[in-house]
Amino acid sequence: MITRNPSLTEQVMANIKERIADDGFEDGRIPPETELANDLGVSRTTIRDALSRLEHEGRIYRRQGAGTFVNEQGLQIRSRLEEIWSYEQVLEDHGYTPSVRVLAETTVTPDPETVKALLLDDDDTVLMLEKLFLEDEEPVILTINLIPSKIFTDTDDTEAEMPPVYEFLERHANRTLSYYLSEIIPVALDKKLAAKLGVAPGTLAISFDEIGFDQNNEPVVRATSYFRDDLLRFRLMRRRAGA
Amino acid sequence: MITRNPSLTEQVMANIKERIADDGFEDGRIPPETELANDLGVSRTTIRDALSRLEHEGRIYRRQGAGTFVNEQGLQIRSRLEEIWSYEQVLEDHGYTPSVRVLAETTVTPDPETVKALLLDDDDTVLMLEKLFLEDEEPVILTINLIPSKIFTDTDDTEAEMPPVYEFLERHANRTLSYYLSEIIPVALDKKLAAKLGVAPGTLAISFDEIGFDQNNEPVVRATSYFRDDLLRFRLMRRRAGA
DNA sequence: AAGTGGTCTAGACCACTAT
DNA sequence: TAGTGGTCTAGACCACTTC
Repeated sequence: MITRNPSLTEQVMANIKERIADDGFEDGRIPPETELANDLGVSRTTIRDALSRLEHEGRIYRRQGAGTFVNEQGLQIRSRLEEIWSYEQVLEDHGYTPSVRVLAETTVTPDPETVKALLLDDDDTVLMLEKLFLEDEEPVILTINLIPSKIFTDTDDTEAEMPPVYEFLERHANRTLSYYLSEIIPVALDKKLAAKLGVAPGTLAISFDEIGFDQNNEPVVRATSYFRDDLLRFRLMRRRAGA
Repeated sequence: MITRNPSLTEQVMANIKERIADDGFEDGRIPPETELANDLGVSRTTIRDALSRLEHEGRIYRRQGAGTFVNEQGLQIRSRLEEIWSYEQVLEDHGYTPSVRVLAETTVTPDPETVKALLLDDDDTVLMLEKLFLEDEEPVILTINLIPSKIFTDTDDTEAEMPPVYEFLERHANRTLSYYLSEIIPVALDKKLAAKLGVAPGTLAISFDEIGFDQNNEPVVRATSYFRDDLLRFRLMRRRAGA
């Protein structure tokens, strides 16, 4: 039941992205907003919507009075940390062709911290989903997801392919993942984790501890993830707040 | 030469933020957009602008057809990683009253990586600015800034107080810092760094390696920063791209 | 002075939620 | 079915850059 004819704004974004990729703008200069509006047959407001979002994505920059330009610097970023939505996608952005291996899929009793984070009752259980993302048999990312058992709408959850968590939640719990609150933690991998990620114990890594919220702002998943620092570096764009 | 009468959108944002802080919305429900527009005497477009930005900041969330609500979860975040602009502010957000100590302020020959990052010529030098941010004599953040000597417009750069880098650049180089491209790296602090941060050698920390760009999208500063993981944790909000 | 992006308005219509 | 947020339009005026 996907209802999704792309909005005009999204079509404009796609159009401009293409022209950027094809190097279709002379000197990296993007035409004036009024010209784009005329050419594409939409209002200037719609054009500005699209440009604002492209600017926020780091693909262009604008200077009042001067013009709008392609941001060559921003194009360097492959995965913008704050816009990651699936690790498969992250690996693809890095030029990999990822595979996923499910290491565990069992129902367990949650630890106190998870109980608190997911607003569980004392006798609630959670589904633990441990997944390893690999590139050509080389482990890159390890994630452990904890999802309250009680939110599942079907009991038959055996799937041949394991989809990304947000898709899993839509299919089996009828929840739409809206955003994650994430904490970034530096760790030295212990024996077990190091073995799973195929590195020496004590290797440094970035770890995420995060909680995912659904469309009603209710916590639906707690995730812990570990990343091979030698294979995957996160980048982000820091801006002035409110800009 | 600050020209800054707050826009209507910003005034609306401030107004709603206040009412959120004062718990002035019953059941966390924010009035309909048309009502806000009437009450505040601005167009609905302006209201929507303000609400969009508040939503992006994680302070509210919206559900089509249902309404707009205060996001209690988002209020928990003290410093949103992607919106950090000065470390003084970060520490203040954490309830600290920070002080800054300048450890070094000298002109040096840059390493090859910095030359490349800042698009320097072979004989260019950079100003190295090493600063320590403390809370009550306890070191929390160490930053090393490298700024091309050639961009300074004045030679007299002795100041009693050391301002944040973006202010320093505005004053002495007439450049407006627009954004940083940052890379997040896990590190074990070596002897020297550990000593400066007042922890044991080998202590784990998050490190940023970043390049700051000005209003013309030219690189103007390279910064390396280290954070006491036991005193300061970075959080961020991850969303679906384009949302 | 001309041209660009930045802000704001007033209004139309659509998609979705609640009841 | 009424009410909410989501998208889009056409146009006005302002702030800034460029020449």
